[in-house]
Amino acid sequence: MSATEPRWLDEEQTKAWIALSAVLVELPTALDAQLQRDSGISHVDYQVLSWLSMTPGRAARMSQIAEMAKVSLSHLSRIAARLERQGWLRRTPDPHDGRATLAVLTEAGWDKVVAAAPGHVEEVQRLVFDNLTPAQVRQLESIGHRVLNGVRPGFSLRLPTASPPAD
Amino acid sequence: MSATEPRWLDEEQTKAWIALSAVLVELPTALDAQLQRDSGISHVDYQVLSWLSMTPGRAARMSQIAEMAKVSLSHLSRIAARLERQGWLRRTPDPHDGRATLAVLTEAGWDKVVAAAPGHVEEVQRLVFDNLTPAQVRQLESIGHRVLNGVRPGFSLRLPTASPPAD
DNA sequence: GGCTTTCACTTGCCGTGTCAAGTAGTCTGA
DNA sequence: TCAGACTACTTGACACGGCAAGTGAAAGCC
Repeated sequence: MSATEPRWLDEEQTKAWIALSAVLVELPTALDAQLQRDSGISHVDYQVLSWLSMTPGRAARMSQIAEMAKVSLSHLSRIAARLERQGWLRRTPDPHDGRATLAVLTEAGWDKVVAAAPGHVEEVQRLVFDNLTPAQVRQLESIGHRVLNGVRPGFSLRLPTASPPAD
Repeated sequence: MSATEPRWLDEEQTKAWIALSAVLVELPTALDAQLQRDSGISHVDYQVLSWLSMTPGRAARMSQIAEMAKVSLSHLSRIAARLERQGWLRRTPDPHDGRATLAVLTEAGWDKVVAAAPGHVEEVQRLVFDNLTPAQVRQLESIGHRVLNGVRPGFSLRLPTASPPAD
């Protein structure tokens, strides 16, 4: 917003930025592609199913799911409609609050996550961690947190998308 | 693909993965939001204009632009139609090859990039580099390259989106 | 020179996501 | 106790991007 000369990136920053930009494009694409190919499911859909599978009772309110998956409530409503159509999820009004609706993972939904999870984690390992040293993994975490702090000063991290379905 | 126990993430990996996942979601969103807010333009659109502004003659073939911006040709066709509607770009058949069409940045398009660039770089600095030490910038570059190598073994990096428009 | 193939886009159709408006249930204060 | 505000979604209209089919120009082939 200042009227002075913009702070252009220096050479080191430029190289890092090019690499980061490419990762920002390629990694989500690749992850999406694996899930689509091996399980016929999008990454967002997987995330919702996966998170629900790790939740006590395998159920949660729509707004709670939307927050953890970082999607708008209206978006989640469409996602839930899709998952419901596939038989992986059921929506019922919350008995404790008539305004809220609970999304419940069905047995078929549970099976879907259990089937999809190993392939997904394997892909994460292959694309990311197999190429990094243990030191770099720690560096990545630190860098990630610092960037997040820049993006969202009061940030809260959501659950991983590549954890084993807990029972 | 193996029938054995999947390689679940260990604790360090999990922490790094959570941070990385969050960056993958939040950073593009934030960058898009800044451009939309301050210049009323999407990130892809900006990327195309920006890259064109750094190109000799401020013109290029559609397929060339599509490759650098990592978008499909059909997608670029829509983007170009949008930019043309705004008067920032003009499409003309390539005199050397009747099949190809050249996208040329107009004067208004050039002005648009020049106006948008400083704010965009400033946002990149603020969100990313202001939070990193010089050592972390170098680590980020190295990590980025290694991950890219996992995602796309024969990877080629495109130009930065946050460089000064060259004349 | 004609015929087929390939290339460089463009376009129609469709699924996904966004924004704004709508609906229904719950709370709050006078 | 009931009008108004608020909460928790849902839905309609629309923009965007993907895929496959279409179009027109160049290249190869004989």
